[in-house]
Formats: sequence, structure tokens, C-alpha cells
Amino acid sequence: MELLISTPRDFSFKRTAISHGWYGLLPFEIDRDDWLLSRVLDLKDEKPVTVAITARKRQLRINTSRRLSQKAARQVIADVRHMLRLDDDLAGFYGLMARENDFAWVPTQGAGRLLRSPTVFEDLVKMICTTNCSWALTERMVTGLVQNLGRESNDGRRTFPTPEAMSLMPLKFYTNEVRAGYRAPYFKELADRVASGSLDVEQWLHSPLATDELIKEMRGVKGVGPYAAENVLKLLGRYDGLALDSWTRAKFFTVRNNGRKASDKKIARFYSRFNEWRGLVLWCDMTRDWLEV
DNA sequence: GCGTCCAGGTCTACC
DNA sequence: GGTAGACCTGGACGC
Repeated sequence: MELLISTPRDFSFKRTAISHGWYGLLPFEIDRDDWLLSRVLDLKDEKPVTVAITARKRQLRINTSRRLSQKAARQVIADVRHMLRLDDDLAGFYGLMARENDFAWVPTQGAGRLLRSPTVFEDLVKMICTTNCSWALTERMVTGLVQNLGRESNDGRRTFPTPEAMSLMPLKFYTNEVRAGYRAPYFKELADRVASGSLDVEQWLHSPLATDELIKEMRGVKGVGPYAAENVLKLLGRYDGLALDSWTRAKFFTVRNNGRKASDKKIARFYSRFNEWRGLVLWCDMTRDWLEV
């Protein structure tokens, strides 16, 4: 079954699909030869479905692994719009970038939409999986969660697990199977809180809280520090934080400081003039070379 | 083969 | 509020 979505004039499928590492973490998969982004979506009342997304001109084509009801098709379209940030208004950001010689490529290439998961919960768990470890271990942990706890689509691929599925597992599952190490109790506690309803992370998408207050709430989740909170904020559409980590620091040294080390304060000063967009400007700056044009 | 370092940081105790 | 030290894991590296 094929579904079609019109895309905004300033949207780039390639730039969005590879905007950061999520495309390489299950359930996401990417074929960069054919520029096909796929993943399994959880349809709650129905069996999960695998979607394969490609772009042509100003249109996305979504091929589903089986025929869907109208209700399920509407959810697939809503999830794809959410993941690819089709409803994000970046006019202010692009206007700002167009006036800067160094950053005029951003609107030209349609960079700035950061791929996200269908749920905040998935983004949050994955972000904790990126902390204090190699990318290979991040992949190992996420794969362990999906393969062991994900619901199966008709093609055998699996969803990202729900909070309920994660909550049902004992602590030793996260240490022995997921290989999460000291993060194991963090996952267990987060899943328990979300599954029980005592913490609603999906509500963060529409939170009326000021960013500082929202960060405080996010940091109430064990394993979420400044880096993880500010990166999740970017996926919520707030770009005040730089979300510095060892990778972005090293990249800044190369791209903006002639290979010399720079303090976090210096990095912050460099992007400070971009105000509420500074986190997104930094990320675009650091990933410009991810796509040959 | 073995020890050390560190990678897309965070938590806790202590000052 | 600021900071030192501990923390799982596993790949890379030097010896």
C-alpha cells in the first residue's frame, strides 16, 4: 500500500533522514544508495507495520508492509510527519541563516529538521543509550531493547518497545541482555514511571513550561544530564541548549578553531548571537559535511 | 594476551 | 553551586 505526503518547499528528505545518528538505530534503518528510510511503527490496536519512505520532488512516498485501515493510515501519516518534522516552522531560522555568509547553505540545502522518533519516550531512552559510551555500544543497547521487547511487524521486523513492555522486565534483563551496565536501573525506573502514569514524557512536546523549568523536569529522570536534556529538547523543537558532548567539542575544534582545543565558554560565545536557535545552528555547522552536494 | 584508555556523561558525596 | 571520583561496556591501542 502506498501513501503520499506533500512536503514543504524548504524540506530536504536527505538532510532530515541523516540529520543525526537516529537513522542508524533500530527500528530505523536507511539505504543510502536508494535513499530509503524505513522503520516499524506501532499501531497500538493493530499489528505493527513497516514503512519504507522515499522522496520525489515535493512528495514523500510511504510504502507499507501490508494494507491498512483508514484509521491506521492516518496514524502512519501523522507519525511520518512527526518524525520528519514536516510541520515545524523554520521560517525564522532560515531567514536568520540566509543573512549569514557562513550559514546561507542551511536554507539552501534544507538542513535543520532533526529526525525524531514517533514518541518522546523512545527518543529519551535512546538518548540515555548515547551517554558515556561508544556509538557501537549505543547500537548494541538499542538493538537489545528492540529485538527482545519490540512488537513484530508482518515482515518480522520489530517496533521500539513500549514503556509497558519495558516495565515488565526485571532489572537483570537490562544488565544481562541489553548490556546497559550502570544505566540498567535508570531504564527500569523510567519505564516504571511512564507505564504507571506518574511521568508523562509525551506531554513535554506541548509543555507550557519555560525551557529552564522543562530541563529541570527532564533532569528528574535518572541518567539525563545537561547533554541528554538539551538534545531531547532539540527533538521537542527547542534549540536554546548546545548539548555539547565529546563529539561536538572535537568537531568544533576542527571546523571552527583550526584544530585547537576550545573551552565550552568559547563554543557558547561563538553561537550566542543566534539566541533561541543557537543549538540548531551549532548542529548544522558541525554536520555540514555529512552530505555531499 | 594483557593492561589502559576512553567514547556522542551522569550521579553522589563532599566542601 | 561547584567539583572530584566512581561508574558498565567494549573497541582501540600499545607493549
